[in-house]
Amino acid sequence: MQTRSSTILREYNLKDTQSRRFVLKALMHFQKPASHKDIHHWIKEQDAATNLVTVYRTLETFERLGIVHRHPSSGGFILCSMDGEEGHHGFLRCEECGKVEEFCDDTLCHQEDRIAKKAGFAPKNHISETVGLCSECH
Amino acid sequence: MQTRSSTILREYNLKDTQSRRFVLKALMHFQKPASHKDIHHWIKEQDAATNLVTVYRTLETFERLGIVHRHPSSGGFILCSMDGEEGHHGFLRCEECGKVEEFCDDTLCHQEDRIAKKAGFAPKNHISETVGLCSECH
DNA sequence: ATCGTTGCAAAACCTTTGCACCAAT
DNA sequence: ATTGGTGCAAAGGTTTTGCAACGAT
Repeated sequence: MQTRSSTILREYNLKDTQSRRFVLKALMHFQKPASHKDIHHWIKEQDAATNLVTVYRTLETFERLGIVHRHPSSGGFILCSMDGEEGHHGFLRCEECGKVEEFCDDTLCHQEDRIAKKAGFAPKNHISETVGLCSECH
Repeated sequence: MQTRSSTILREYNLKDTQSRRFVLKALMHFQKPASHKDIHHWIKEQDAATNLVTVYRTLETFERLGIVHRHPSSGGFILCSMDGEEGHHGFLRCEECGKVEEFCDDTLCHQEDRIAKKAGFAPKNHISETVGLCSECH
């Protein structure tokens, strides 16, 4: 059987191991920034065993390959939904329920480039976060 | 004598102690996100002595009162320049020399609000960071 | 004199590293 | 069979806590 996790691992030429599949499953499950501990704990709950150290190393690998992003303000990890895309990576976070959505917007990207250049910067990439209340919380 | 640091401390009804004045001076000196360690180290260099633990507690107090902000992606502290202001807080960071500039831009703010609303969010405030190379580093 | 602030030492916590073993290809 | 991944134990760092002494008001 070919799980979604396995597919992702193949795409990135990573060995398809149980630990890595579980880390990916955990990230799919949370759908919002999750810490090493969150992920490790969730895997335990699935009656699987993966060492915390392995979680660290796995996330390090995933981050380097761009499979996951670190959410700047919380430090947690999320599955990168818009893979491969350069440019602007934006997050919407609900301060009530903690939900985080990722978005991409070209206009925003260009505007930020414009601002950067005005200040003499050669921009490489952008991250932004908007905090507010999601549709379910207001 | 009334230093700028003392004035800030009075404003917030905090006791005007040497440690707190030094933490504020350090933040004014760095003008970019500084860690607990950075600040502690700088104070030592001024031939003053303030325990690292005190730096932790001082910054905790300052953050709670909104005197300082944590810079999302680095975790460092900066003196909050636009205090009280809602809206967009933007940072430009040079990945070569680490310099960080703060900026404000209405267009960007509105654009982000628009995106948030489209996703059903009621936006409250924004933080963004653009990483690149500053004028001196390219 | 009072109450909040600080330093010290230690505890608690988080993250990284080295090495031997194991698993995926 | 080979190469890379994992677990374990330990080291290294960072942050928090308790308590006694000190300092600002």
